[in-house]
Amino acid sequence: MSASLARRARASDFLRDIELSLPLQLLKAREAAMTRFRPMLRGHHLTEQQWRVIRVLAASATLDGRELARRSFLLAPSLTRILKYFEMQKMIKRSAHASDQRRVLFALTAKGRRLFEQVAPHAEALYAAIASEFGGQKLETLYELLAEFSAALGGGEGE
Amino acid sequence: MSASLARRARASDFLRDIELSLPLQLLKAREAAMTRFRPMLRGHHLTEQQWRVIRVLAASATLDGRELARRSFLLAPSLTRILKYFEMQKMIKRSAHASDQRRVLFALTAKGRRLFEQVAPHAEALYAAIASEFGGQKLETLYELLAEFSAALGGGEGE
DNA sequence: TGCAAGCGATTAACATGTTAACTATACTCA
DNA sequence: TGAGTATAGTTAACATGTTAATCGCTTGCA
Repeated sequence: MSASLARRARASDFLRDIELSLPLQLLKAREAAMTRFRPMLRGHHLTEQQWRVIRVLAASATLDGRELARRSFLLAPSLTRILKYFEMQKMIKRSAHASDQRRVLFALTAKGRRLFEQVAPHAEALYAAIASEFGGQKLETLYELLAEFSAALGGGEGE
Repeated sequence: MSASLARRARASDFLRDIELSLPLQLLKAREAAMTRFRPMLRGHHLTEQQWRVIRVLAASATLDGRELARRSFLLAPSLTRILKYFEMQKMIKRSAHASDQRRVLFALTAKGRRLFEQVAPHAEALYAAIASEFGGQKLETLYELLAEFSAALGGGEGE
């Protein structure tokens, strides 16, 4: 009997963990936000990851693959596929690195920059709406906690 | 000249957005945590999502697909694939719903329960380590903010 | 009763996540 | 200088994410 009770108590603890598990809460919060962005991006035939690549390149002119992966927070294989697709769409062009033949440099084409300028205002508006609904102050606190958390666990190695 | 300056200023604003964008920060924090769990789970030949299914079933005995999807936060197609795999592995068994022929009920087999009991202590230890490193108080605050955020944006519909 | 609408589960198709292996280039130090 | 090591990028293989379509069952309602 007491063994059975102990097992039930343990199962209850695990249930609590499920509801509270941090990775799951982070996933839910992220999903709550992305639900707003995906329809807009889809209207421009973009996935969330593709949009991250466009944004990063729009802000930095020319980047090699390594920096592009770090700033867009994409793994190398995903980035390779996305860049291949965008090259086919003539949104991005690649060029050789002057001193290191291993590296490849990427930049937006004029067409790619136009895409960015079309989509950016919509993205900004959605961000503003979220900040307004959740509260700017709380959003700041959330940002800080998330940054601390990532730093404490050694999540974002670079920079 | 002034047009060029304006363009540079705008690019700088967008750069700030990239660094601060909430979905990206949530992704980074989640990745920081999952980096600790993945190697352990991989040692048991489990993915993160598969482990979520096992945990949910271990806590609830029998569930239909809809509830299982809601509690494990998986989309129906992913859940279908995972359940198919676990059935093949004899970790999960399915049965018919009494009054609704559309629904399918799922439960852990004895083998599946043994798997849960093998993995759970390791998962608990990793959670405890994270709480210890980041600080229990801050972790509580982070939980609350994330829950508020998901609620404010209407992320978690059910319950 | 019977049919239209809704729901649970699955399947399809394509994009990304994840790990491992591989190629080519660059570096290092004996 | 040259073998060993490290790095940038790609490819491969499998699992999941995402949307849309489908199929069978259920429910509401005329």
